[in-house]
Amino acid sequence: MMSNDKRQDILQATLELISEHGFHGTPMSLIADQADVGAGTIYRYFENKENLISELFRELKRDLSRAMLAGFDDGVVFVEKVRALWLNTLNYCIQHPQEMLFLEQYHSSPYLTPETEEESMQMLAPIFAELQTAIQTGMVKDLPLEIYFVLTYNFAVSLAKYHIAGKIALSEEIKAQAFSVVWDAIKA
Amino acid sequence: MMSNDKRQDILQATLELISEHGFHGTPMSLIADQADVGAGTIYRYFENKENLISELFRELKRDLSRAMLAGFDDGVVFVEKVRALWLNTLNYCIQHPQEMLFLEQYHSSPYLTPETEEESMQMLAPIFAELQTAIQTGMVKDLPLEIYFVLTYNFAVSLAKYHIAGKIALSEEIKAQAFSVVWDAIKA
Amino acid sequence: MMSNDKRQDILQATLELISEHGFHGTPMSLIADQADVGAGTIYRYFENKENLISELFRELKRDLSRAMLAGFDDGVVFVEKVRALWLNTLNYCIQHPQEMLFLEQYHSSPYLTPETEEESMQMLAPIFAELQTAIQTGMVKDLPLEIYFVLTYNFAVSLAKYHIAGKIALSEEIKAQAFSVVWDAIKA
Amino acid sequence: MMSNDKRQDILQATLELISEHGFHGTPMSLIADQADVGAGTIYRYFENKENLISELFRELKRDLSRAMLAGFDDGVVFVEKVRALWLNTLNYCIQHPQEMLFLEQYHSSPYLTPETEEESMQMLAPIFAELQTAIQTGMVKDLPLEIYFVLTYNFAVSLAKYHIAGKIALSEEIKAQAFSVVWDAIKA
DNA sequence: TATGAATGAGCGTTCATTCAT
DNA sequence: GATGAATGAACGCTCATTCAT
Repeated sequence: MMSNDKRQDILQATLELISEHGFHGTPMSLIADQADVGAGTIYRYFENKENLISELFRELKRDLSRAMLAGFDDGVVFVEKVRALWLNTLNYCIQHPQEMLFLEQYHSSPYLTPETEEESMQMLAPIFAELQTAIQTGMVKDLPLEIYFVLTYNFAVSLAKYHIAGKIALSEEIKAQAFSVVWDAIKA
Repeated sequence: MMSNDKRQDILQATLELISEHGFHGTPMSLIADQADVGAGTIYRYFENKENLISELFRELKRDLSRAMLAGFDDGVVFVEKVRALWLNTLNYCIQHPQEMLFLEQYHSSPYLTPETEEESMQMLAPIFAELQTAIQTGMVKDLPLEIYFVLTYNFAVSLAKYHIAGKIALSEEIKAQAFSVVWDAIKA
Repeated sequence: MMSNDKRQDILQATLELISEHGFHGTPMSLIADQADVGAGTIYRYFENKENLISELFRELKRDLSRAMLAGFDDGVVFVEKVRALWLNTLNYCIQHPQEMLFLEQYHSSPYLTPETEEESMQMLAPIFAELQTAIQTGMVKDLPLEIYFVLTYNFAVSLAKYHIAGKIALSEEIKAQAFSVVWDAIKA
Repeated sequence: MMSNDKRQDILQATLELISEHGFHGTPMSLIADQADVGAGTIYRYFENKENLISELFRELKRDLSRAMLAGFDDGVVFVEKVRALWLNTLNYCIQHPQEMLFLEQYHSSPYLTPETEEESMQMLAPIFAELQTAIQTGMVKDLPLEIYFVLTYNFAVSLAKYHIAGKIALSEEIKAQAFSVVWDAIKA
């Protein structure tokens, strides 16, 4: 049976190298070295470089989605759900800078296909469902869902980037302030 | 006399190809073809590929900054200034999709140096100055400037992306709605 | 296990081509063809073209030094040692014209660094030691060692060149005569 | 009428650059810069790069030959003629290091054709004629002329190289000693 | 199953040469 | 005559991928 250890080693090495040096600054041979694996071995687990990268994207997107949704279903009032969601996102990015940098790079690259994007959006379906309800009950403004997405996801990611780059220090207090900005933006 | 025609042709070709195929999907030879120029000619105008790309970035960033700031100084009330700024940004992105895609790609690539980023921020200095005043006079929340930047620039760019991808249709009405979201977010 | 076959094939091809066409008349692609090896394979064995060439220089210089010193330590009278040394040098050059042409080309090229030159001189240390003694015992003239070097090494190489070019025929008799010239030059 | 000034400027620039950086480290564009001449202008005076270089070789070889032969015909005893010849050669090389380095480089490169070599030998015909006489009158050994050439020309050049490289200091005394070596070598 | 030596297409770049001005 | 912008063939080199072991 094919162990998943090597597969994971390869994905991990890919993440580390690409988040630092970019897709094209990261040759397969270096990934193999870093994963402590033969160069040919990568091709037993992944079709080619593009496939390896898109697999990694999918895994990370799934991790991120899970982190975002943590505690989302524990029945609470809507604003608290949104707060949890938003802080989950922000904290995941802060705590996983390599993952975030990789995801961002992938997002603004020609690698991203509409299918892959669609797929990653599906994972957040529960959020959109809840949001629809909130719109209908008049709790939040009646806006296209994408606008909500940008206001929460992209805003959190961007803040995390500035934090990691050392340009702003995201204390818990500032995080709370930042969330109140988000809520002011979307509340009805 | 050295005409700037070829230089502009090369920059234009670079923009078109990279916005579609990415930095590394765009060989110099293809740029030369598209610009209708010999391969070696590029090197009379640009030191190397990296320099060509960063030169293009600078030019586009300058164009974008100008577009953003159009009408900014025509003394009006603060909210109108912000509205103009935000709509300028959004409209520039919608009307210049290639430019926007290129800029976004460059931003999340290892090409971007702190110096280049700093330089492009300098062009927006008038905005930040005005913003400081608005914070001090209590018109808007007291937040780190980066947060404002993300809420306006990144938000506009992201909306434009969705628009271009055909996922939302940014009518003037939706644009206005979207701006009211921005304003709700930042107003005191 | 990494066989040395390909490495040797590459060095041999390099020798053949460069001795005939010079460093710059010999593209890496041609070396690869001649060695029956892929173009990229060369770079598994040598860092780059310069390194390949200097590696070849070192190997040939070592071969030459060994050939020169053959029988040098078989205790004989000094004049016989010098004769053996000189004829060894001459015969090596005659029998290895490609090697000699390559070495000569390298010597008068900007490739040669002081370090490499020093290193190749070290291999001939036994000769210089013996020579010092001969000077001190008054067997030969008291001259800078470089003069001895030129009178023997360079003289032999130059004769070999004329021989190979077909301008003089170095019979054993002529060789003997030529050596007597050398000896007359240096003897006290 | 085509002035010779530019032609000389080009040759001079070529000499300076090639003696330092070698044939292939010296692009035509650099020669043009150094000569303060347009790149295309070179081609009004020389067919191509190879032709430029071989023209330079010819000119320098002629200069050297003249220098070598200075005072050769002022009837003196044979040994004095040889001494003058040899010291002329040595001094020319010491005083014209760039010229010497260029000539040496050319000599051991694939540029040198048998015709060019033959031609440069012709300039030294007076020496060979005199030498023939000296051999017949028993003043010097009966050796192939090439051997004489190597013993004088190559020996002088090599000494000059060591001198220029700072490895030996050729005082007038050492020069005299060195010549006595030469004479011992060839005298009958 | 795992390897890594070997491959060669394709890259960025240089530079001898041309030719419109 | 003189120029230098333009050219494109040819270079050195990289790296995703294959395949014999």
